[in-house]
Amino acid sequence: MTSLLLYMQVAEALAEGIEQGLLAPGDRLSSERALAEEYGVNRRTVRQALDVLTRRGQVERVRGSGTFVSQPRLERGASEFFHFTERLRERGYETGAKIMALERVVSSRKVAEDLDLVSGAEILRFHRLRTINSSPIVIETFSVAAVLVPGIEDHDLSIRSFYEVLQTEYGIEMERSRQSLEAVVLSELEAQWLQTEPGAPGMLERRLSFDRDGRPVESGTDLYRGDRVRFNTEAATISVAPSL
Amino acid sequence: MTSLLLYMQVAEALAEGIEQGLLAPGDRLSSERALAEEYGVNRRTVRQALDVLTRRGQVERVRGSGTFVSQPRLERGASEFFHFTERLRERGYETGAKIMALERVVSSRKVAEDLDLVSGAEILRFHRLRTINSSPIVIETFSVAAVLVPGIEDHDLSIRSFYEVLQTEYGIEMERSRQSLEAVVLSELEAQWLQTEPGAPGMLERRLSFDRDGRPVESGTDLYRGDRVRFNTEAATISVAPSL
DNA sequence: CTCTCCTATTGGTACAGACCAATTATGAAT
DNA sequence: ATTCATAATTGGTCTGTACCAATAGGAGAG
Repeated sequence: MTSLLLYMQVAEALAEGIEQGLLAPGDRLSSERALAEEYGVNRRTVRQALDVLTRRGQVERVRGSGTFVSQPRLERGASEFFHFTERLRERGYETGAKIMALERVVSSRKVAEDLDLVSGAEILRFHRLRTINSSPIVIETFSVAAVLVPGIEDHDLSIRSFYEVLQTEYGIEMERSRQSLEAVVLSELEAQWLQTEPGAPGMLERRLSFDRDGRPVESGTDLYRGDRVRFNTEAATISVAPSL
Repeated sequence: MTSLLLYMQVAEALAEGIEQGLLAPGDRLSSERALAEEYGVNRRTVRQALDVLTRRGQVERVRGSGTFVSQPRLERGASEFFHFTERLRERGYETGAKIMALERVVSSRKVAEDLDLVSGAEILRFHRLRTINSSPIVIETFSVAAVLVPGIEDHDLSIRSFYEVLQTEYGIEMERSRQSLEAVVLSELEAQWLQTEPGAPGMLERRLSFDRDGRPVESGTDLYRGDRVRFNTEAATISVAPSL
């Protein structure tokens, strides 16, 4: 059904071109000014149409360069938590990681609660940016009590898994993780790190991870570009009961 | 860190007012025109700020009425698939459902493949809108081969669970479901049904459900207002291996 | 007290211009 | 062929106006 709204008509016309393969991933669209002329509408109207496509993850805009058709989404099992980047590497993607920040802070009440720490305990919090084929895809944050990991700064967490370091260097074997997943919009700084725009969609996964003894050891988040990743899960039912 | 962008400054100022409790869920913000005057900026700039807050799920705009602080998000286990609305009812929410459409169509290649049907098989596809406290929250779509469910139109699926009907009326006991989860933006029609705006964030869950014999029986989607629902999951690890 | 109609207010669409910031292309000099 | 500076092109921000569509409020009539 054709929209009555001009900007949606433009958006759908462009989307159709992409979906029909007239434009392939990586191709550049005509400029905003050219599209405005081509469709006989205002540049603002074109920008609004492109806003929609951008949020759908169908196109990406680069200031000074242009608007490009997006690469297909990556897929991640919702519980495929510890080995996501390995799986991608196995599939031929080039993965990278960069430690953006390392903070040593006094734990907030929330984190102390989560990690079963005394109030005021010292926390190490890492921020790591992961890339796929040189494109930033996820900002990882992980926090751990400093007393558990003396000297961890000396290990290169841009090339080693945090959990592997916990295991081999500190004898801490992670076993379970509890997560939540929600759609969010990226802040300005997050958007900058992920090379997208403020307000772009993100998928925020919060997690609390436990070792073999059931002790909470790590609290953290993964913030994905929402237009780049799709999550999968498989659930088993126990019984079917009336729901309404 | 304060943004340099005017519209982000306005957005953050408003967000702070909400987060500090100066405005409670359900409260109405000043009008766009009043905010423009108050902050000394253009109305367009205020609208851009409110765009950000709307996509974050912090506010909701109603044409002709105003802009309101949103209610807190509902939470749903990622695998809490069959009993979500029951859980909400148990927690005191008033839930509702409305059949928006029932289509009898020839199956597409994709659906035929998914459901293990011969090409051209007849499919029944239901569209149901679920509400929480009278607010639309999710658009459910479920498809099933017509031959499996003769006369199903006579059952009121706005008050009965689809799976319960399958079980009690047709002896089909659902047991497993495979799902994917992704951030999307709502189309115009979807936004209309969910009483939000085109381009608003959505969480799209696609699923394929199997009966006890492992036969695919139902294919469908749940499209949530992305600003209203957070998903939870808990995953168990098997081993920790180097990831990079 | 209720209903209807009209006006005002609200958010939404579309247009238009000016300017900024980032990137790319081009031409000249070496 | 390379490098550097400048101009052009690109998307992004901010302003402003006009009008549309939906809702709310108020006044008057019954």
